[in-house]
Amino acid sequence: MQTISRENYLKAILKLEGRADIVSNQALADKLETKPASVTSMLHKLADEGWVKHEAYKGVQLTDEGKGIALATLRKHRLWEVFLVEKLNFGWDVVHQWAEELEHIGGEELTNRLDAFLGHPAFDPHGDPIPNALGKWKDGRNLVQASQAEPGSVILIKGVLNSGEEFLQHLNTMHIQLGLQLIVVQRYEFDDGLVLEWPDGRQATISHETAQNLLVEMKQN
Amino acid sequence: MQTISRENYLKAILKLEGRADIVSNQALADKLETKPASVTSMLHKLADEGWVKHEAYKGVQLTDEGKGIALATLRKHRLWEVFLVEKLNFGWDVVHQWAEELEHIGGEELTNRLDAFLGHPAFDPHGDPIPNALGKWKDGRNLVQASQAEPGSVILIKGVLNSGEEFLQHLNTMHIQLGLQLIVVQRYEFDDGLVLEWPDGRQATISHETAQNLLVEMKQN
DNA sequence: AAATAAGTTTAGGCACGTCTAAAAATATTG
DNA sequence: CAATATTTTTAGACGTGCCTAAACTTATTT
Repeated sequence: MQTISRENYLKAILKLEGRADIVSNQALADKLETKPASVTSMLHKLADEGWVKHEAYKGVQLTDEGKGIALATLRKHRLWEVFLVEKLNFGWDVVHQWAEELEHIGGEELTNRLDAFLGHPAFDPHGDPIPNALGKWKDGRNLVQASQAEPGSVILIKGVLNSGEEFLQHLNTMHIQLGLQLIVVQRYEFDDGLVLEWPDGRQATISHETAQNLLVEMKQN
Repeated sequence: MQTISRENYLKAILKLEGRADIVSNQALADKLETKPASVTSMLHKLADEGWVKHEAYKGVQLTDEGKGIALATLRKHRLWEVFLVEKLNFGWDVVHQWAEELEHIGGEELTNRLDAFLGHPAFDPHGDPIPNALGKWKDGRNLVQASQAEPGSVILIKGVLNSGEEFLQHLNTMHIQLGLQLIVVQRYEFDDGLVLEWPDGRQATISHETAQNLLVEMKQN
């Protein structure tokens, strides 16, 4: 039975599989803002459905079928985010929660029509790639964290590692948005803060933590 | 607590209040495809929230607050139907179920943006009026059931009284759609079937039941 | 008005997804 | 390697919304 909660678990497992080898119960509980006991309980159900492989005390893994559901959900989430930003003119900082609800609606047919309506976008408003109808995407970009950029280099903002409202609003405050090209002027040794220069010549400093959450393309300089 | 189920109950009560003086438990159970016992249980909860007035064995009535929630839900439902038909090019016969899910998402802000994006439509794809942000609508149309049209009159299709998939698909088969203008050629006394003439001169007969579910504007002839 | 029919409510259960507290297993540390 | 800490699991409970069966109220017949 494909419920909202189960889709959310599968999506969370998918994302966590990307980072760590094994997906721990704790990590899932954190990501889903629930308790480890609830996670265990749900993992049993997901395993019964054949969507995950779960060995007690050993961690979880998506099956092919589970991964398919997770990718379909992720696809819907990101397409709806594009809709909310491109068509309803919402800011990239506020669309996540609504997409979190919209992603559970309808099936392939609705999703494919939405995709076509939006012009088959490859990336969502946060720079995350959108899986196609088969769950695949090709990300030809070679992105690194802005924190790795050396003084003198030119960086092109392409994505974020944190789509939380607070972080995105901080970027708004700093006048940082996708597509923006910046020059790395200096790095402070003390705290790894980065001094950046905007196209208009203005300069400002971003913290190491902010820089770590910014995905950029390096332009040779 | 405003849950999906509760919004559905309020919406159902709103619709039933339009037709009958008192809204019976049974009618609600039928409309919501549930059992009378479940209805009783839910009505207690809705009464606790202050959204309905409910006297045991006497029927239900929406409070102002309950009506507001019901109208907001109806508004969202109809706006999403417009979106699905106008923007995603779905047929009017398939959009109801998706709108049933979409109507529970987001709040006023999202709804108002959607409304603006769609150009503040006054009617949904089935000809039903869409409440504005204040829950009001003005329907200057004076619609009657097609079954009341006399031979010789000209009718303009403006709405349906049944938005079910089967009925709408039957209309598709008969090439009947909103905005179409037809001439009532004849009424069969035996079963009240109506012979209609299409703009291209073709004629066909619709049953009394079909005619009863068609809302039309009478063009003087 | 009494008997029957129809509609409504209560009582008791169930599935889902969550929780807390306690037990069990695995990791880490001295 | 034994003791402690951490993580995971089980056990038992709760709220939501649904169900069936039985009791109760109101409406309709005769």
